[in-house]
Amino acid sequence: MIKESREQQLREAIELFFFSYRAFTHGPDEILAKRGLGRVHHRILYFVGRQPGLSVNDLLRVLQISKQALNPPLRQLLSMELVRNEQSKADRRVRELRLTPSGKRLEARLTGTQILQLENVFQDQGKKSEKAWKQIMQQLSED
Amino acid sequence: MIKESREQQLREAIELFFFSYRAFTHGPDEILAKRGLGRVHHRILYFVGRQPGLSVNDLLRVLQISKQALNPPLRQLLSMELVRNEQSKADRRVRELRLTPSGKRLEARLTGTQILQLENVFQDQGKKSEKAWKQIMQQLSED
DNA sequence: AGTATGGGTCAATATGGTTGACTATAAATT
DNA sequence: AATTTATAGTCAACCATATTGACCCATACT
Repeated sequence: MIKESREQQLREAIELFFFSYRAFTHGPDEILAKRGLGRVHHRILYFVGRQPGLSVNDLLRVLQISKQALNPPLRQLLSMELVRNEQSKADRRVRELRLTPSGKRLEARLTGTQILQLENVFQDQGKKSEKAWKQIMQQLSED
Repeated sequence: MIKESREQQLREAIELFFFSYRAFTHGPDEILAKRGLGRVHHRILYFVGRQPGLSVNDLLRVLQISKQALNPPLRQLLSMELVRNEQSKADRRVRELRLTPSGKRLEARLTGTQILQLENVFQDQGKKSEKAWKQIMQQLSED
């Protein structure tokens, strides 16, 4: 059992998680909305940028959505020439995804708002707090 | 400008935020899915439980969705008798929302998974880390 | 040759959100 | 007392995002 007073502290944390995540996604969401894109587009751009040459299957595993759900936004990014799609030499079934120069620019803009937010907070709260935050988030991710 | 190496550290943080939030909402989502409910239902139950007597307008402000989007899930919770809806004595236009006993039980189950996750992490990482995490999340929320 | 894998697409369906328009009721203002 | 504003609720049209199931094609593996 968890004590009443302790529960209140944990409920505070739940709310902070909710509100901070919303604030964290707000910047990119606004930029995306102007171009008729959504959060999935950002995620694609983000992970393709992070790991150039990523396969479609890899991307599906990271995003944990069905390939039918991935297909439309991915096709859109391909036709907008923000993402490139090349046959892998090693295994010609596999498509290696990469950002184009303009894809890189958009990704940088989108992720830039989040990088700024984090840089500000970590600067204010200090290196030790940053470490503590990351360790907590790391452990939560593993659940 | 942000240095290349610093940017990598911040991108790590972005990913941790993404993955941990997904892990954090996974528990309640599973329980909800079994009853044909969604994340909004949890949010309603959560905030009504947190602030009994909350008005519909208050709820809209917290959730930041349109009243048309709130209406269906709220009606569902009312008809399932998980939430009660009483005219306020002070201002009879206002409906005061409260959880019923079974609403409280469901809310406790849903939020319980998150409380456990947080309690485990905070226990492992210590009180100082918990404070640091909360301060960072607080500052992020204010953006 | 036969099976498994990676990728793509279609259809049907569900959910969750939007905006706009409108109603009913109650409170506040003039 | 009449008008305006505020709270709540509902209908309709629309759109985005997701699901599952059924297929297909090309390539690789056994």
